[in-house]
Amino acid sequence: MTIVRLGFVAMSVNLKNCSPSQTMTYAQFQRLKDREAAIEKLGRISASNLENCLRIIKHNAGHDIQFFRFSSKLIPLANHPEIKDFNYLRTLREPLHELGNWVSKTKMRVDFHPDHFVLLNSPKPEILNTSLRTLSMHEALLRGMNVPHEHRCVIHVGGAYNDKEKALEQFIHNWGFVPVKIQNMLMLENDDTTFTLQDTLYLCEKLAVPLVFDYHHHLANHEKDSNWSRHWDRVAASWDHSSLPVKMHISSPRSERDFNAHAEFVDPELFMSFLSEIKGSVPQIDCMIEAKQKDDALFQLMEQMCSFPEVEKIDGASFLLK
DNA sequence: CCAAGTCAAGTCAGA
DNA sequence: TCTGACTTGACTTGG
Repeated sequence: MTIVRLGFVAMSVNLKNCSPSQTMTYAQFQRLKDREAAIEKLGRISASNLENCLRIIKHNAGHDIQFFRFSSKLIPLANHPEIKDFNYLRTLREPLHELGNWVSKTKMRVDFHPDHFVLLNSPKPEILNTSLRTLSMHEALLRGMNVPHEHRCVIHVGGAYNDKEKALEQFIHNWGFVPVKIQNMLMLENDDTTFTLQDTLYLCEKLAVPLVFDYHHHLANHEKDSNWSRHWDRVAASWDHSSLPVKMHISSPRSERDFNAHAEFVDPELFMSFLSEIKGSVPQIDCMIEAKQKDDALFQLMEQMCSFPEVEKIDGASFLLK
């Protein structure tokens, strides 16, 4: 028996005027003559993003959805090197607290997935530093919400830099410069062009980091004759020391031609074929749906899953695999 | 009012 | 060595 929970990413297509990712570019910021007013505006946009994020959390709770990925754009320009005087943690103390209270009250599993510019394996110190700044911002937001930081932030391995083996070793080298708190916050995901499941497992086992298996990425990028299920026990084992259930990503190719892009919805057959292979191997698995139609893709999959005989609905977006 | 263009970041393929 | 595609949603600008 395995419990399966579904989650979705960042925003709801059902809630109107509810973007958690409103923004201000640095170019816009600079155009404002009054710096103090510009920083106040950053605060107002951030507060509105957090308020909208809270609306989404409540919407989730109302639909028994217990898994959600925060937008990484909650705080515009949060780690811009020229705007160090924007003390967003202090400015947003209250709304962060409230958001965190609701997360804890609704027992929502929340995490982050910073964009692909966070590159811990970069050979350039300045890019590593920028990446660490971005990760610190994510850690600070979790702290502001009183959400335990452990295993709340998933990233990719990074660039290949013309030599994949060397790039993997560079990751291990750079890991030594990553503060322990940030190390503990991270999970690693196999990607769709460079680092396969096996590459990522190598790092996860070496560095004791949980692996987030992306099934779609695996289909797009794997070794010859690679059968993911042969490695599944290792994936599950990477979560042995986590207080959180195993996490994975699911999405479907947009088309054969545009294989790596995410489709509007998730193909239930593809998803179920995955689930039947891992059934019983772990007590619980949380599946993050990465589809263009966000929560609507989740709602559709929820409906479709009920038609499979081995699936029993617990409530909302939680199921039992028999 | 809608469509097209811009913004941010780093990598990588191709010129 | 440089340029543009890649990706994403929000936002601005042009018609």
